[in-house]
Amino acid sequence: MPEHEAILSLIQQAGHRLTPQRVMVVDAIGDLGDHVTVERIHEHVLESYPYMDLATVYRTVGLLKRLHVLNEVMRGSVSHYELADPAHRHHHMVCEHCGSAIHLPTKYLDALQAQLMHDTGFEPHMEHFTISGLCADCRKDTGHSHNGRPHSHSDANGHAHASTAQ
Amino acid sequence: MPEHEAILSLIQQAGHRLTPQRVMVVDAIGDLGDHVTVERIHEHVLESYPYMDLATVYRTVGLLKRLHVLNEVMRGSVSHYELADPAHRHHHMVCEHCGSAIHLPTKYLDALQAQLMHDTGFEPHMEHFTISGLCADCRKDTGHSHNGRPHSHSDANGHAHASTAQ
DNA sequence: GTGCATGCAAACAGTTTGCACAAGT
DNA sequence: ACTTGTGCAAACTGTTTGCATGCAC
Repeated sequence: MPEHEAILSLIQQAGHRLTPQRVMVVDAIGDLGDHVTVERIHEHVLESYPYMDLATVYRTVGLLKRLHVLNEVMRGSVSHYELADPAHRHHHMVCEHCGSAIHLPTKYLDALQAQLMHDTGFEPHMEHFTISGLCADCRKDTGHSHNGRPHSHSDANGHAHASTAQ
Repeated sequence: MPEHEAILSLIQQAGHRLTPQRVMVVDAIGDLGDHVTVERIHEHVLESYPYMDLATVYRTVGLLKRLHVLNEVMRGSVSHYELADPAHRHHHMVCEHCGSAIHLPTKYLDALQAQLMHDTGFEPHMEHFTISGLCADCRKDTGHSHNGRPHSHSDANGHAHASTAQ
């Protein structure tokens, strides 16, 4: 799905320049899939273009964020990014042990969001948020204690999408 | 409520030493109330004991976290801490504009927590999490857009995270 | 040609760590 | 006394910024 094209022209339409670096960052995000860090994008681009600067990746990611092309998902102290594709909205659960990220269908939080807004007047921005805890596997390993050592099933760079369809 | 005493003896019972610095940190957290940062604790203690070191505060806060006396509440890239008083469990909503934190009764998330655990096997640790968004006041000001400038009602020292990088 | 974007290096904030000395037990 | 905790400074990580050159428009 070449929504890359759409992103690239969006950059221009917003009055920004279409530089090779920006194209490479957009490509890298497409290649790497969800939950990318700036560092991973940088490494990936370096393979084909050894002069890519980290600061440029930060600036480009910042631009894409402002254009609402990327969502920033804070995981601990590191920002992760993903395409803000409105067709595949979801939330995240991240295992504190193995670090795997599980996608959560929006249905789980839609009601809460509406209720909060109604009861408190606070408008929650659920895109940016992550539930941390223990995934089923790590919970088994550790006997629901807070100790033990991390697994790495689908971690590393794989994804552990929740089976529940949206 | 001098649960200070309880905390102090807990430190000892856990085999750690009861130093003046540790007492001062515990006191400071009691004085300052919820959502304290390490920096604020440090400043506060400095007023009465000018030799207090930031690193010592970090180490003490780390200890208290390990003893489950404190909860760490990540707000953006800065850790905030609060007493892990089981009698007053709650969640947080933080306004992206004015930085004010709103406490949310656990009832809003209890059902969700149980449902998630049942459906996905994932055990959510809700203590650590924060819903970000716009508070009612800032929403009025900004006409539910994502722009406009921060208020500062309840914000202690006005951290408004402008993050405007070109 | 004009001005935004890049590369590089340095600055930055928050947090952690190595080490010698001080102090709680 | 023995060992943990402290103070100080330096390292570290993730991120941002100032500045001169370079390139998209």
